[in-house]
Order: sequence, then structure tokens, then C-alpha cells
Amino acid sequence: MKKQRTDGQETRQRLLEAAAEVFAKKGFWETTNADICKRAGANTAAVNYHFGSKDNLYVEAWKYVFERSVRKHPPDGGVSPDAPVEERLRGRILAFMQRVGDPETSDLEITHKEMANPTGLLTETIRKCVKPLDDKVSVVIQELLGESASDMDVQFCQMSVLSQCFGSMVRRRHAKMAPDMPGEDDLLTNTIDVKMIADHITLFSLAGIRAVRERFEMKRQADNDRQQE
Amino acid sequence: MKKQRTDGQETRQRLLEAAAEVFAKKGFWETTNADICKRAGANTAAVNYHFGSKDNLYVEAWKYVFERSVRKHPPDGGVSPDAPVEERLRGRILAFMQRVGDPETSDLEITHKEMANPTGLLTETIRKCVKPLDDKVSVVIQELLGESASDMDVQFCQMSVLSQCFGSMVRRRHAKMAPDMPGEDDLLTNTIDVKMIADHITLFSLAGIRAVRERFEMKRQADNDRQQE
Amino acid sequence: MKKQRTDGQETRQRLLEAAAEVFAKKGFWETTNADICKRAGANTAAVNYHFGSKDNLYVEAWKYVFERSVRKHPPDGGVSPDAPVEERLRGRILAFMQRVGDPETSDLEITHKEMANPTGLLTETIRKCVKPLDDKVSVVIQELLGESASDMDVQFCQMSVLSQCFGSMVRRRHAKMAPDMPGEDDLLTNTIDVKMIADHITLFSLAGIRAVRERFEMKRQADNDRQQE
Amino acid sequence: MKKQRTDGQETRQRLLEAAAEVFAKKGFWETTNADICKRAGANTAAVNYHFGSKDNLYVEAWKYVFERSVRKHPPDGGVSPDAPVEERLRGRILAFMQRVGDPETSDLEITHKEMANPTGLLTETIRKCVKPLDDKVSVVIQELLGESASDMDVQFCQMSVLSQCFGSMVRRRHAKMAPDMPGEDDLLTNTIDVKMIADHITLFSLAGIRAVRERFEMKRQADNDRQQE
DNA sequence: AATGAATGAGCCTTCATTCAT
DNA sequence: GATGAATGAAGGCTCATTCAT
Repeated sequence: MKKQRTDGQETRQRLLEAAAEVFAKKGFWETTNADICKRAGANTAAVNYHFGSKDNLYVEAWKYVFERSVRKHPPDGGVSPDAPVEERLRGRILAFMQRVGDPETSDLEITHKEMANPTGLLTETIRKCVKPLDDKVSVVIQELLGESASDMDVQFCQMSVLSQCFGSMVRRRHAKMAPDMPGEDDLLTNTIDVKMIADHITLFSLAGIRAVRERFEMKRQADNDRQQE
Repeated sequence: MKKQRTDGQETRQRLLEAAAEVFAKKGFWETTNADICKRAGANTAAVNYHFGSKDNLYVEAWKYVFERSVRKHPPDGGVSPDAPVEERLRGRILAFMQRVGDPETSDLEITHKEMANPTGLLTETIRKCVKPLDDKVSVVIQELLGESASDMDVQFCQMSVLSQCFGSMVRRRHAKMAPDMPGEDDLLTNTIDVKMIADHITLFSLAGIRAVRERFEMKRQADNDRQQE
Repeated sequence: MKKQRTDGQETRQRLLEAAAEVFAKKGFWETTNADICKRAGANTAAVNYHFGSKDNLYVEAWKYVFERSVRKHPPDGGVSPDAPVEERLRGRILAFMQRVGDPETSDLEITHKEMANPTGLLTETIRKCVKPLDDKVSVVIQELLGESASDMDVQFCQMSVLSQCFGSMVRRRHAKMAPDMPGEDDLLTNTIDVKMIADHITLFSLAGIRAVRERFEMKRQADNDRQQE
Repeated sequence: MKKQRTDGQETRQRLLEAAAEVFAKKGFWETTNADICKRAGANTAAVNYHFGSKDNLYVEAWKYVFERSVRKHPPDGGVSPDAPVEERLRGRILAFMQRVGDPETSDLEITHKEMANPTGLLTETIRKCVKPLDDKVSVVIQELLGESASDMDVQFCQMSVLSQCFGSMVRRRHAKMAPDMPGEDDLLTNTIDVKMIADHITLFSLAGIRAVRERFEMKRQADNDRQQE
């Protein structure tokens, strides 16, 4: 028997998955089309046949895994919109971490690589897909800070929250890939339960946000007092 | 006359600086020896002549700019070891941000790229150089949490602090490089004053750390009460 | 319903016409099967299915357009065989130019390309088809030069006539395709009327042929005189 | 011994000559860099090292052989500017034919291929180099036609002359390359002496030009007569 | 009869590295 | 000590052709 005749979409899909894995592991430049095709069990020309170019496959592969991971882990973390705002923040944080922590997706690696070392191919796509999710977090933070919070305070707090989410997961993945570090005792790695990290970040951040709120309210009060005199 | 007789170390130095800049901008794989040599005004063979290989130059260049930036911006932020622990945390945070925010150094870019997309050449070196600094932060955090804090709490808090530092500066750099994003209004970029970001992170983190401390103290109290019964 | 049931020859014909156009525009090597098939609204495999190979289609397409153009523009230019020999030459010249000047045929382009850059696929076919026409011109020229003309004189004059015909039309086509040449004022292009060019070539050539005849007659006379002595 | 160290221009020159030969024989598209490099005794990467790209080498090679051939065969054919106008035309014609007939140059082949099948890389260069030479011919023809000749008459006659030159040489080269044509008896090939062809074209063309002149003078006379009435 | 998914061979180009000078 | 000419290995991409359907 020579070959199974597929419906033509099967190979395409295998290429997408293979590409995501290899790109995640090696990054765009160190990855060769041959790498991907071999893993997908396809010919070297398959990339160009199905996607036109390596560049394009890169974008398609990212979109593919990103969208799949978002479908699998809804960004609200399953928390009802009617829940207390603190719970909604916890939901968002946990959802993010479960999504990027899912060993089946290579979402985070590619994104991280691309942010650090932009090829210019993916930057725009990432922003378009990720920004809406980040904005949702901003809304929650705005609610926590109160209406009178300045834009800057909201953005700073958003940065604080997202940086912790991103940073912790990057560190976790990184440690997992090189678990043989001598004298390395990174609890973030051993802590398999993502939920614990999410809880920490939530606790830490709620306190941080409250502190920011108190500061500007205090400052505003002081301003008012001065004006009243 | 053919050429100025340099002492032979000058070219070497120019190569280091050129390499750091180009590696920072393009990353290891997109950078070619020719790029570096042209910028350094040196011959194509100069890299291999002076450093043996591109790989080695990569490592040497990183060490060069890292050590220079550390000398320029002492990691304690100029805060005396006798100062209150909160101030020492603020000093550490500010020092980090001033160091990586220094436009003369390309420290952060290379490190970020390398962390996201390890070439395997630099990872070890970075860890060896950066870990001591991170450990110093851990010590401060340990002090803030109290002696009875668990290792995990310390590590979690350290992650929270460092992630914010790293994340905010990455975002800042990134936004600076592409300031023409449509509808982009990133205050982290416009905020030229690194000190404001450092202040925010300090405020946010001190509150976060305190919350973590309160939680485990409360839990311990509860445990004690239960045992006393 | 999937598709109009064509009689299977329709696709073949569409391929021939598409091929002729594309080959004429891009030449054999820059033309891809995909180009042709897309233009013909056919499948990628259609070329090999209908013609066995790209090579063969190339030959078939040329024959197709050549024969069609010859049918459309009879090579005698509509001049009766009984007409004066000068008129018969004018007829031949005009017929050639009308044939290759016909915007519906891509005869000339392919032939020109093939003559300049023989693929080896078409040379023989072209010669077989074109030679008889050229020979007819030779006959007329022989008649103009008289029976005592040498083969060489006939061939030289034939070359002179055909070169003008070919050269003028090539130049005309070429100028038509790039009419935006700066400071280009080629009257051969603007002169839409092919007949004027044909008239010029006829006038020019009749005079040339007569001059050749006079020369060898004069020479022969001199030879005779010398022999008679 | 490993290798002769050349001054770096030697290889470059060998590449130029090899390129001209191969491009002349096979045309741009059928020629591969490997072909050229093998013939030049250089590495596959040599083309890109010395010329940046195949495209660029193509242009450089053409310029190289064109300029060399023009230097070797001055376009006036060695005829003094004070010589009779007929002789100057003969000189131009002969010079052209000697130049492109020189077996050491591959000028004509490349030019012909490029005219028939423009790559778009060379067209402009050719025009810039060749046009001045063609213009010189126009000047001579203008002188032969007299001052009152129209632009169109000049251009038509120029076309007639140049087409014969070009056409005869193309046919000659072509026949030389395939001398085994069955039943082929092309005197243009066997006629090794280019001078005979040049003489024919000169004779033919001088008569043709005179005929053109007589026609428009006669026509003008007729117009004048009609006006006088 | 006709399709289109898939392939393999080959091309241009890049680039780190070497070597004679 | 330093150069730059030259190379070999490899990568992305194109395209005519094949084959199961």
C-alpha cells in the first residue's frame, strides 16, 4: 500500500500541531520546515503547499493553539459575572494560569518567545487576541480601585497582576524543562497545583490593589482638606 | 599609511559593544557575524579571531554589559543596610529598574530573549550572575515575612516582586520601541520616570507581602488554638 | 450538481489558448503549469492529463495558434498568382505582418522567444511550419532577380526582406508593451497601420533587390567582355 | 598545496566570463549558479559572494562583454568621419557585424534572448548602451535621405538597416550552432566572411534608402505642382 | 474523465568558519 | 596580529509530476 488518501485537512492539521510544538520548543529561527514536516509525517514541501510559507504557518499555528486553549479554558475561570469582584479577579487569574499551564498547549512558549524576540510576524496577531482578555482584567481592577482611580493606577495594577501571572508560569515551565538544575529547589516547579499559585497571586494582588486605593484616597482627602482651609 | 595601530584590545572591545547592541536588537539567531563586524568596523573574520566563535562572543558580550551595568547601578539602590527593611526593598526594586532601564545597556533585552528562547549558551551564565541578586531580594522578603514564614511563601513573594519588576520593564521597553501602536495609550511608556514605577511596585508588594504574612499568622494562630483545646 | 459536463475537449482547447497567452508573455521557463491552469480554469493536473507534459503542451499550443493565424491570414496576402511579381511580394510581406500583428494571436512572441532561447522542443516544429512560407518568398525573389541569379544572392535578399518584416514587428510589439519609455518616440509603435510598414518594406526591398540584380548583371557583363576579348 | 591565493579580482573576472558564456548558451532561467561556478572553477556560493545575486551577475556579465566588444570593434568601422556618407554607412554596418560576429563575445546571444524574453533586469541597461549606437546610424541615414526627410522615413529606414544586421547575424549564429540541419543549405552560415554580408546589406540598403528618398521627393514635387496651379 | 493532495528534486541564497597571506 | 577571499553546509521555496480517488 502506498498511501492513505486523507481529506486534505488532516495533513494540514497535523502540520499545525507539529509546528506549534516545534516552534514552542525551538523558536522560529531555530526551527526548520524539515523539523516540522518530519514530525508531522509529511514531505518537506508540505509547509509551502499548505501554508504558502514558513512565516504563514507560524502565524496559523499560533492562532490554532491559542484559540483551542481559550475554548478549553474560558477566561472568566467559570466565575459568574454576579460573583463578588474579588472572586471574579481570582477567576481570571486562575483561568489564565490553567490555560497556559495546560501541558497540551504550547501557547505560552511561543508567545513568550515572540514577545522577547519579535519576528514581526506574530506581534500584531498576539496583541489582537490577547488584548481583549487583558482588558477584561482591567475592568475588574477598575472596579476594585473605585471609579475615582486614575488611568495610571489601573494600568499599574493591571501590570502588577499580569506580570505575576505571566512571570510565575514562565518560571514554572522553565523549571520543568530543566529539572536537573543543581541545588535548585524551586517550589514553583514542584508545586504542581496551579491553583495554589493563583491563590497566592490573588491574595497578594488584592492587598496590593487595596493599598493603591488607600494611597490615592488619602491623598485626595489631604487635597480636599487643604482646599477647604 | 594603512591603519591606525590599535593595541588590539580596542577592536575586541568594540566588538563586545557592537555584539551586545545587535544581539539585543535582533537576538542570537537573526544576528550575523557580519552585522556585528560591520557595526564594529572590523573584518568578517574578527569574531572568530578574537572570540573563537559566535557562540562565545555571545556569552562574553552578555557578561560584559551585565557587569558594567551592575557596577554603574549598585543593586542595593544606595540604601544603607541599616535602613528599615521597607526602604531596603524599595532600594532593591529601584536599583533593578534603573539598571535595566539604562538606555546605555542592553542587558534586559538579551536576558529576556535568552530566557524566552534559550540558546543553551547563556542560560547558565545568566543564572550564575543573576541568582545572587535575586537571593538578596529573598533575604529582604524573608525579613518582611518574619522568621516563621515558610520557604514557599518566601519564594512566592519573591516571584511576585521580581515578576513585576521584570514585566514592567519589558513592557516599557517594548512600548518604547513601537510607540506608534494605534490607539495605544500605555502609561508605562509615557511614564519616563522609572522611579514612579518602582514606587508603585514597592507599595503594591509591601501590601501583598503583609497580606501573605497575615494569612499564615492567622492560620498558625488557628492551629494553635485548636491544639490548645 | 457539481459541474457543467463539458465534452472534455473544451478544457483541452481552453488550455491551449491559455498556454499560448502565458507562454507568449512569460516564455517557457518563467511559465508554470499552475499559471496556465489557473487561467484556463482547470486543475493543476490538467496539463499532464491532457498533454502528458508541459513540454508537449508547449509544442501543441504553438502549433494551435500558428495554424489558426495562417488560416485567418492567407500568406499570399490575397494577391493573385497572376499579378505582377512586385505585387506578389507586397502581398507576401503584408500577409506576414498582418498575421503576426493580429492582436488575437501570440504567434510572434513565442516564435521570437524560441528563436532567441531555444528550448529544443519547438525549433524543429517552427522550422517545419515556417520554412515553406519563407520558401515562397524566395521564389518571388528569384523571379525578381532573374534566373541567372546565384543561390547566395537569393538567400541574401530573402534574409533582407524577412529580417525587416520580423524586426519591424518585434519592435512594434515591444514598444506597444512598454509605451511609457521616457523620451521614446518610436513611430513604429504609433503607426498603428501595419500597411504603411509593409509598404515601406516593399519599396525598400524592391529597390534593394534591383540593386543586387544590377550588380551581378554588371559583373557578368564585365566577365563576358573579358572572355570575348 | 591547497589553493592559490588570488588577488580576489581574478575569480571575479572568471565568473564574469563564465557567466556570459553560460547565459549566452542557456539564457537566464535555464542557467544555474552552479553551472557558472563550475565553469569558473569556483564554489557555489561564489556568485553571491562576488555579485550579491544571480540577477546582478547577469547584468554585470552583459555589461562586461558588451563593453569589451565595443572596445575591440569601434562602432564606426574605422571609417573616417570625413569619408563619403555611403562609406560611413558601410563602416557602421560592418562594425556591428564584426562586433557581434566575434566568436569571443557572447554579446548578441544574451541581448537577443533578453529582447525576446525580457527578465526585466537587463532591458534598461541594454537600451542605455545600445541606443547611442543606433542613433549614430540614424544620423547617417538622415544625411542620405536629405534634410527634408520626415522623422518617420528616417525611422523606417533605420529599422530596415538594423533589422538586416541583427537578423542576418542571428541567423548566422543560429545556423552555426546547429549545422546538422538536414537538407539545410544556408549560405549565411557557410559564408564565413562577415564582410560579404555587410556588403550585401550596404548595397541593398543604400538602394532602399534612395528609393525612399525618391518617393518623398516625387510626392513633394507633385504637391508643389498642384499648389502652383 | 478529471481532480487535488502530496511529493522529490533542485535552485538561490545565507552564513559561520577557514586559510593563505 | 589581522585580513578578506573563499567555502560547505543547510534552509526556504518552487514546480512539474504522480496517484488515489
